[in-house]
Amino acid sequence: MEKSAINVCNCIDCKLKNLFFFFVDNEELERVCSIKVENIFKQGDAITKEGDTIRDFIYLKSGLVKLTRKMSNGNEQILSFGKPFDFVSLFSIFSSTSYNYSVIALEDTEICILNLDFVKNTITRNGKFALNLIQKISDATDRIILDNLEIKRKHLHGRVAHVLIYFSDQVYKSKSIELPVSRREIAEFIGMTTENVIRTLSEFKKDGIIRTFGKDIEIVDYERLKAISEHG
Amino acid sequence: MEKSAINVCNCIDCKLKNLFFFFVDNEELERVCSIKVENIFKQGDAITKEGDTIRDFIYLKSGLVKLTRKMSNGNEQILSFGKPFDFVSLFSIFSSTSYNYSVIALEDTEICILNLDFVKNTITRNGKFALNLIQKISDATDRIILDNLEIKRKHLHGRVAHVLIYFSDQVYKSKSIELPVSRREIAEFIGMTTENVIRTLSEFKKDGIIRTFGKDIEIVDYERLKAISEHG
DNA sequence: ATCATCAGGTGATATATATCATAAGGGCAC
DNA sequence: GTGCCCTTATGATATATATCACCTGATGAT
Repeated sequence: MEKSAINVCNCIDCKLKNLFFFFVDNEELERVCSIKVENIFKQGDAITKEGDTIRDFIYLKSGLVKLTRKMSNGNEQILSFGKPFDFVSLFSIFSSTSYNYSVIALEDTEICILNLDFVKNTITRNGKFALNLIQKISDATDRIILDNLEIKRKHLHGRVAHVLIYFSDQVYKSKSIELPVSRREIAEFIGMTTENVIRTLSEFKKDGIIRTFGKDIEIVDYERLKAISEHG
Repeated sequence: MEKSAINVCNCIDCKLKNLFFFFVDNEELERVCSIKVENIFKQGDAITKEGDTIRDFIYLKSGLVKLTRKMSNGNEQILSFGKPFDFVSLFSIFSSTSYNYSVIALEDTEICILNLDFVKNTITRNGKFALNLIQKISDATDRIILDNLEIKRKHLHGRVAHVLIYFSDQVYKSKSIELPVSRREIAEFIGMTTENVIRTLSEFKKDGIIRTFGKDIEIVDYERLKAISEHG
């Protein structure tokens, strides 16, 4: 359970302090602490919605989210997944007035919210904070762009393998994972149809590369899956 | 011809001054001016190479570039095209030590180079400059990400139409354009084969949507091309 | 309990795209 | 000039992927 006592700044112990507020002195941190709002979203909840006015700077403390965008035909596209220490309030917030995408919790997700104007103000007052923030934004967007390029160059099988390896390596750091997404969501991310994602997983299973029990997936032959992801 | 007299700061008249150095006072601008290096690259020249150590902050004054990345099989992928007022030194420079991509001039291209450490230093000293820079980076990366998503959801014909409309609307602002890229480069950008790009252009021509003479392309039926880009 | 809805799953078939072959023309080295 | 490489171009065919149809089982509403 989180400590929620009034007048005690829990930011000091926050793991994310070092990420974003490394260059902020104690006085400033107190201000951050009094202004910040923490919030918990249940699986499936929308943290931000496409089209909403951007007022906040948001980052993940725990959980997992997807960034989605609605296409003109009503279908959804998933831009990327986000885990703690990734940014959530990414690109748009400093250049747009409304969100270009929605952020949806895939697991119960704990976030910390700061007023965007306050963050902008902090940037103008604290150059070290600004530089650090630029580096974090830069890193996060860079990974999204490169990841999408990787996916673009791969075929169906490679794309599905890529996603499995992402969740195994980057998110859960385990060969046995409980997929936080449906087959359909994988399809929305890699730009293929749900049926083909299902079929591919079935083939991986038949070939002894993975074991599946619904959303529970165990990667049996990691090297082979990796090879398929690289190109196969 | 550019004025190149010594001891005269030509940054004051630079159109890009308002973009990046709006919040920089005259004294600071003199420093920028004495440090900056201007350079012209001929069509086909590499401005930065994938793998090179990042030392500079670069932006376009005129011309056009492509951002490319080499795949493991030796083929190239094009991330995006860049024109003046777009950033060139994008994401990686603040978070990586070496470039994840190459920047190649597609036309004769004039750039302005600032030492990256100097820019970082300016960020820490000048918060307004920092905030403005964040907004510009944010805007540029946002457009790359959203553009790649757009392409991902489209089929071959829509993708080719998308590229034609991009060059017509965004770059040359004319229905008659001289394509700055080969059919192969279009293919590398949209993730399809060269043959299919050629075939698609031939079909557009046969259907009276465009007229082509090699790289010279005239968009005859803009509305139809737009519709194909949206989805057809 | 019944019905609707949705995720997972599989097969048959249609369609989109890649691959391979071939060719004409331009540019460039020698 | 000749030969070579590259771009544009087109056709035939192979392959990858989408679409459609259908099924199961779980869940949730009434």
